[in-house]
Amino acid sequence: METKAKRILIADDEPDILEIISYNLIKEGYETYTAKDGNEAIERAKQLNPDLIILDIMMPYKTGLEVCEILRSMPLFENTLIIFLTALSDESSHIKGLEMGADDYVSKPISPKVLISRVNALFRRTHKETDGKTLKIGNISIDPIRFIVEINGEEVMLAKKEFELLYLLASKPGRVFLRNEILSQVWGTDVIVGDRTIDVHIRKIRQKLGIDCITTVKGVGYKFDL
Amino acid sequence: METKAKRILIADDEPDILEIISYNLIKEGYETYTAKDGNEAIERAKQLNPDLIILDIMMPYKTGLEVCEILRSMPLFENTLIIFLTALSDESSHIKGLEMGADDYVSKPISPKVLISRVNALFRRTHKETDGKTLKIGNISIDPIRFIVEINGEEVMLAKKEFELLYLLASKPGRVFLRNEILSQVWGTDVIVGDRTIDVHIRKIRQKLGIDCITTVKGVGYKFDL
DNA sequence: GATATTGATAACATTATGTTTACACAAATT
DNA sequence: AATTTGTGTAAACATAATGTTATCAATATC
Repeated sequence: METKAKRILIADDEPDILEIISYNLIKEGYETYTAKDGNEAIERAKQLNPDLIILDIMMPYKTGLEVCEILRSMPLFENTLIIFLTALSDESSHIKGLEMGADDYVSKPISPKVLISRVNALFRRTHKETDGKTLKIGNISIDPIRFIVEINGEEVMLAKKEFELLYLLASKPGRVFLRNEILSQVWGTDVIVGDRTIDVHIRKIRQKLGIDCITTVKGVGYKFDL
Repeated sequence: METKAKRILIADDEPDILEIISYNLIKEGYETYTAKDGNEAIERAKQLNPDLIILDIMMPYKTGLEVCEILRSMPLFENTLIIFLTALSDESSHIKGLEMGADDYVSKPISPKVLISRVNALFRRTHKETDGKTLKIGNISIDPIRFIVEINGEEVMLAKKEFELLYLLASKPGRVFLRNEILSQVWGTDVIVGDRTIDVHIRKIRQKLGIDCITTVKGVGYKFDL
């Protein structure tokens, strides 16, 4: 299911809270790091580039709001998820937090269960692939919503990687995709696979589709063409 | 739980308000869309056919009242819910708004809590009409009012979760639902369940229905298909 | 023709899903 | 209140599908 452990940075000045949160998140399979004040939070965020930052509002040196503002101004953290820990009553900083680009907030006193489910929900939300449109080239249609390729009305099911690969190539018909491009788009930048892997998938696609729509450009890459 | 997310269009010229309202409604499980003036509101309403439209009264190009009047004159929006955002003092436009066919109004400054409870209340009120359409696909009918699935006239009883899951998949036949989507739509965002739970329910549905109408798309999700 | 690159195939590894059982819990029944 | 029944979830394991690698043959390019 999981591709790789998400990294979570937790910033709070109370060691007990850090420990409880950290313990529970680790139990959920996350990787956690901690900071005990605003300055340390910024410093560690830069080092770690975490997927999610949990910020207490009331912290020494810099408040969570200030930390958030600073981080959000850096391109690196533009899309990093941020959750605030707020005192129950404090409605105003809650609104400020959202304006500042927080993704969620959790009221103190903290229930580990609630926090965890919020964290999971956030990751779920961002994972939601905003599927693309149905591609139609000639007599082929590639529909990422139904996950089906149709050739002259005949349905063909491809496996996930095969589909992703075909979808990429077909997204710009005629254009050659370098093997590197294919790797980073379909496999992601942090996955290492051997040279022959792409070929094998290409072969399976050709085989399943039955028609010749992928052209090899030797020494360069592949392109979709009819 | 939820059968499908309601679509809400929010029209206001203040980006901050759009964001806060949107954020809170999303957190409630709604799907939100925004418009920043009267003209855009009409345009997007036509595109989206939302379940509810939240209209600020004071907007550029067309006021909320004008937008409401225009929309209400179209058959498509005869029954669409409309909520006005009004300045607290402005009693007169409030009355006009109700005359014009608004379903509710909320005074500024807006408290997210209040707005959300009004929105929920409105949907509750209209719940039965909007929510429970009987789905009919081929020889299967899925009736959420009687909570019964019929296959060739033969009644099959499903448990609650099973029914909700089937109803979700069947609401968009052919479309693949990611496991994440299924989780948040059927279980809600605040619930943690194990990985195998969805499978187990799918299995029970398949077993009880006896026919093959749910297709697995490995690594992606499930879809309803005959 | 020599070299580099890709195609084909099968073996292998890895994942995702299917299946079953057990158990907690709530609702219904007695 | 006690019992039964049904539902939802977790855990453990089996299975099937997919993804990857290794190997060697085929092919283009120089």
